[in-house]
Amino acid sequence: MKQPFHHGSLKLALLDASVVLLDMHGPDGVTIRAVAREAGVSHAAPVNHYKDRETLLTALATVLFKDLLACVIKKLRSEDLLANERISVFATVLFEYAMTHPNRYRLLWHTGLVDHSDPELLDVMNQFYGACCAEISGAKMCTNRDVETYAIALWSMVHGYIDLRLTGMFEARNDTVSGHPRLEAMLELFQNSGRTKS
Amino acid sequence: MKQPFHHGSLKLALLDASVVLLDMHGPDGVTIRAVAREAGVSHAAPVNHYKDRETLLTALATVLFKDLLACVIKKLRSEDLLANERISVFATVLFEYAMTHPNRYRLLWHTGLVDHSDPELLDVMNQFYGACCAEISGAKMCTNRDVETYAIALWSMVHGYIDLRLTGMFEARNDTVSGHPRLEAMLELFQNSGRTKS
DNA sequence: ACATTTTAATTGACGCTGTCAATATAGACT
DNA sequence: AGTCTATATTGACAGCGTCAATTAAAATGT
Repeated sequence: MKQPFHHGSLKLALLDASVVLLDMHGPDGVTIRAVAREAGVSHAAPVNHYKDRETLLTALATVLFKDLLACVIKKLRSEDLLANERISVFATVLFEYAMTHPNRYRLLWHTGLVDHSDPELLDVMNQFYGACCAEISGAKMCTNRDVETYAIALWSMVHGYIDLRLTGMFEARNDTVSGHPRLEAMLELFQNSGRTKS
Repeated sequence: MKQPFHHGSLKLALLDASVVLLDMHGPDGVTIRAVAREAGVSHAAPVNHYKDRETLLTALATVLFKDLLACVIKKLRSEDLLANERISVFATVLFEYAMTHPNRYRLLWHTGLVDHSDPELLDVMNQFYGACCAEISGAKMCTNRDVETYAIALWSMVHGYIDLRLTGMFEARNDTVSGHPRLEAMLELFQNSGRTKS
């Protein structure tokens, strides 16, 4: 038994097709029927693997979130960094991912299309939050009982900036190939907030 | 001439109907046909006033954004506040608006449904940004050339936190009827970032 | 090996949507 | 009155999500 059925492993092929459509046409372009066409199967074939559109897009978001988290972890491991640099890397990887794949980032937070109460997705998001807390904690910029506040503030700031940028505010004139001056200035501001505890 | 036509002023009635549907069923529930039904007209009547769905929802978002801005301005005028308190009020009004009317807040930033390059909407958003900058500037927490960075950081943090909350992260256990401890802690953190310039 | 059961894919249908074209009607203007 | 414009209605079309009925392939049991 090499191929379980006609197509082989349609479940994975549907996710691949979804990413292609997502990048090309945005979240709204990832319809069940379009995904089926892209994968070369009939319009109702996907229902065997994902019971409705929300389920498909939630699975897709879960995969993308895992990729992004892996991306962050890999980058943090590959370089020898100071604690405050690690926070910058965390933010920068997120930001560059969003600018490189705007539609993928949009899907991750699309409440109308993705079910954010899905256990598997929730698990990845909590791992992400955990990683964020670990970096804040490692930077020793606040007391232990403030770690969550600082972590939420950092994530909120980065996510909020990305979201505002993706809607067209604060146009790209801020950015260059070698860096993101605005983001870096904001990160410096964030770091400063931890230096006044006396 | 009291009523220009059958219905009177359908253009406004459509916006009213849209808000009702938005609050009840979210952005996806605001379809042209549902709005027409809610307003008691035929399914193609709206096309005379809004040429397509995106145009209708962009007009709706513009109205809601104006309301929110008016809300902020009114609150800032009605009370006698210190500069740093004004920043908190700015953030808190935004936050409470989003928690009271989550679907309205979601629509404001829904890139798939709203055209954020629309001149009228862009104008309101720029006024909003201007108001944010004015408060940062008034608080004298940074040099003039850093005002934009601080304003963007503040708006990003508040917007990001709202957005994360609306997707279900950081559940409401943080909030009480009298306050929003987490938000307040984050605002204090933000204020601290301005106190290290020596 | 053959028959049976389970899994996976197809086809066709339904009601919903956005949008357009054709039509009808109310009001304003001359 | 008659004409013109703005506004609303009706009907059609394709695309969508979803379901039911059907067919086909693969796994299983004997």
